[in-house]
Amino acid sequence: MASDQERAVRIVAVLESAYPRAVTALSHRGAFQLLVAVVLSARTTDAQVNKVTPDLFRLYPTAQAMAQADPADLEKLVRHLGLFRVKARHLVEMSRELVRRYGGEVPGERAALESLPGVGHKTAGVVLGVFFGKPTLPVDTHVFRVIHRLGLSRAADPARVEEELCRIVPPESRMALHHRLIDHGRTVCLGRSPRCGDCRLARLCAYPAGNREGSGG
DNA sequence: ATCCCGAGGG
DNA sequence: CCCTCTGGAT
Repeated sequence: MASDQERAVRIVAVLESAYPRAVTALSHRGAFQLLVAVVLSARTTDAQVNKVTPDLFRLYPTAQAMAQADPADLEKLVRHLGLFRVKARHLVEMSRELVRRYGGEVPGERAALESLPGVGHKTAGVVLGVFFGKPTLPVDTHVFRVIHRLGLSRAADPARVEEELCRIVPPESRMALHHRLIDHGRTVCLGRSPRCGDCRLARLCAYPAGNREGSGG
């Protein structure tokens, strides 16, 4: 029988071909701009974020610049993203902290990142993984749901799921997998009515009707 | 209508 | 632990 590791390898491979450009969407910038982009991405899509970042980074390319911004001006730029008021405030406060405590540089340690206004576990994890090469596998609702359906973890605590996944998935695959699981969760492995018929992971999944044991599980 | 690629606050 | 903040996508 296939081990969890072997199953994970198969799943990663299928996801790679299904979502070829998963990680690169946010990775082509410096640490500060990446951090800002990830903060902005809450409750939205990369496409929406990518619409505003050119203007945003032209006006505020660095922490120093953004630290002096009027939050009201930032709000106008991120108007079309959800939570825009909160984000604008967080971005300015975050930048001020960056300047005040880290010389305007983005720290590469989890505790320091998470101490920043607006930066929590998920944001810190992505920055750590994409920019600093300390790959984690942040578990949000999508990742949680997909992983559970795939049967790669049964843990109820997301932190526990993350722990188990990191044991199974090699560091160099984690961030890509993170992003691809999210893409997959949003487009195919939907929460309410998953489109198992369109799912390329159906063969490897414990969830779809075709693979279900029915009784005697 | 529903849900959400989160984090802060009570 | 539960609520709130938000618009956009589905």
